[in-house]
Amino acid sequence: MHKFRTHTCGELRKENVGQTVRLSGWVNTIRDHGGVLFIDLRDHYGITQIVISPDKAFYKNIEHWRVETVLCFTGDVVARDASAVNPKLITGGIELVAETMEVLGESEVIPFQVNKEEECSEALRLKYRFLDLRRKSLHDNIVLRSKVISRIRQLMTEQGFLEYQTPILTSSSPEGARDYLVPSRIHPGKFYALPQAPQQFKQLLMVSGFDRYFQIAPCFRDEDARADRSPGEFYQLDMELSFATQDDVFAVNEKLMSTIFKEFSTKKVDGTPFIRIPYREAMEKYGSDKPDLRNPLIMQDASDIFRTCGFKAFAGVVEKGGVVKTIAVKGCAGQPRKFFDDMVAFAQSVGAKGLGYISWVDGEAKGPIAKFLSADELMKLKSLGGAGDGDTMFFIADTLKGAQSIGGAVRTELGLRLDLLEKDVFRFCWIVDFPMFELDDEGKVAFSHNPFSMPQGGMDALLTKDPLDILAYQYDIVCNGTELSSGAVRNHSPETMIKAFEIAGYGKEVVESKFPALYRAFKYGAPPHAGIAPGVDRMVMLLADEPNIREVIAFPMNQKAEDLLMGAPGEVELKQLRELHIKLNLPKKQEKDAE
RNA sequence: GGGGGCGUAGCUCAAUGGUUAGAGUGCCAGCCUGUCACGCUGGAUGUUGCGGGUUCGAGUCCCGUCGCUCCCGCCA
Repeated sequence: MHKFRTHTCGELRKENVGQTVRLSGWVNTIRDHGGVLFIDLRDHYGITQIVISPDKAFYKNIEHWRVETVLCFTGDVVARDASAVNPKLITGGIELVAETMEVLGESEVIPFQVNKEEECSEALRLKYRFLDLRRKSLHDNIVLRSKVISRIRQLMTEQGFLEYQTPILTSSSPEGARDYLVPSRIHPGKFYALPQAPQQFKQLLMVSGFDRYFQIAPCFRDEDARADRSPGEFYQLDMELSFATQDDVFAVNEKLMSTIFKEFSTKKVDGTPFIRIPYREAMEKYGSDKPDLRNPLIMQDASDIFRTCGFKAFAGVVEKGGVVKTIAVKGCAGQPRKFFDDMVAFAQSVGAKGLGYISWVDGEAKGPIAKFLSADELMKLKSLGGAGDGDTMFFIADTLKGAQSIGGAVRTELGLRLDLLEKDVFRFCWIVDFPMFELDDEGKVAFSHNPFSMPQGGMDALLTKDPLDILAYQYDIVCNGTELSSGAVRNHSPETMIKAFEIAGYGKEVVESKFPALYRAFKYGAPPHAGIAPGVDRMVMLLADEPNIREVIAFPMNQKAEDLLMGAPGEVELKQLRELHIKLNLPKKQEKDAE
């Protein structure tokens, strides 16, 4: 007989009755009836009830019968009486009558309960992550993640992709997020950087002739956390295709996303191809480049109606080049006054000076700004928003950028508060035609996204068009308001690359010095190529229906990028620092603390 | 770096500025042969995050600070 087990705790059935078996696992629950002791023994696979008679010799081998102690039982499988069958357990038709027991790993009293999903502070959960990971929901999430990744590899391979590894210790990249740096022992004063993404390597693989690349790639960015952004590291399904157009990338990813989301969820999934929304349209209609299409509300432009109206606050904004955006909401007029006050307060909290609204009740326009508008203006608004009795239109007057961002936030908030979001569905869309350049804070032309993207129209567009009018073959895939991925058709021509950088204010020497590998490679025969990199953690988060990305990561860091289980980041020996030629120059406050 | 929320027993939470800070759960002891979140009886929990202040009196009000979290900035 195997030293630890002949079966798992999720395996035994009626057919096994009469067999002598051995099970090992954690004590999930204990029910002590004096004359008989029931233990639910749990492992990765399930739960099996163990029946223990106190007159057995092993009964005294353990001082405390505690949950989460690891035990090994040997005994006979017995059928339960019909009245004692537990339909909640897959093994509920049988039980194991223990003859012998071995204690494999005793547990102290645990800081929070494993066998129930009671909430507890995340700091405690992270410190005892190994206990948290035993709990069903988190355990299931990690299993789901494994299965999703496995299926992704299969689907990618089926579509002709090969998986390649790229370096973890590489050079710092000049664009993008802050890098994690690793000091070099051999080269005093020099540093490696952990890759923010294998971007340049995957492009180099295309230049190397590998045609279709993918990798479940760790990415490291030293940026602050969000609910959907784990600090430190995260995983991308990184992919790149040679001799491919934007449509080729879309086809691969639509197949992938629809398959994965259908297979690992019971929710409805959009059919392919997914709808495509130009960036400018997304900003106009949804006020966001990652719109949640489950939300039926859209923004419209009412600037022309307010331009000459009697409501000076709005007319003034339009006069100065601003806009008035409106969101029409069906059946909202019946909401109590507090609802509207709360919405105004919300709009102000996201930077609005105010939030106007008009409700139509019994054919009459009501609300704080209605009295400033003529019958004709009201009629035009009503027709614009398709509003009728019982409906409300909200108005935001601001600069174009301001109105879009505030309107986007108001749209989302209205959707949530009024429970307007379509249920049990994954709504996908592509956001396409991102601008190649935009004005930065100082009013200078800068790359708006990836400097390696191919401008639509190529060199010709760079030479002849206003930079701010040039679009890029740059795209995002968005699901339920979550940005899953960003990608682009790459600029693989050294001349076009130099021209693009020139427009952004960088000379040829910048391209040569900052991106030496790509620049050199592109001079020796580069294939046109395109790619994308969906976030694996976010995909699993959506599939697991979790609001927080840490619920799908086995060992996440907290918001301050600390690993409370391992104690990272931590101090190191002075000797290590000396070897790395590093002298600490700590902030004053910390020096005091150290003394 | 900034803003919001939270911080009371191991855990989840309660407690008009007013008696000895409670409940559930967990823990400890006892009882119980069919439970499956077993049940019953009893018991121990505490620097109310920390430091000041106001007050006759502070878990409660004020100031500061620390911790966690959500958001803004940031995330090619």
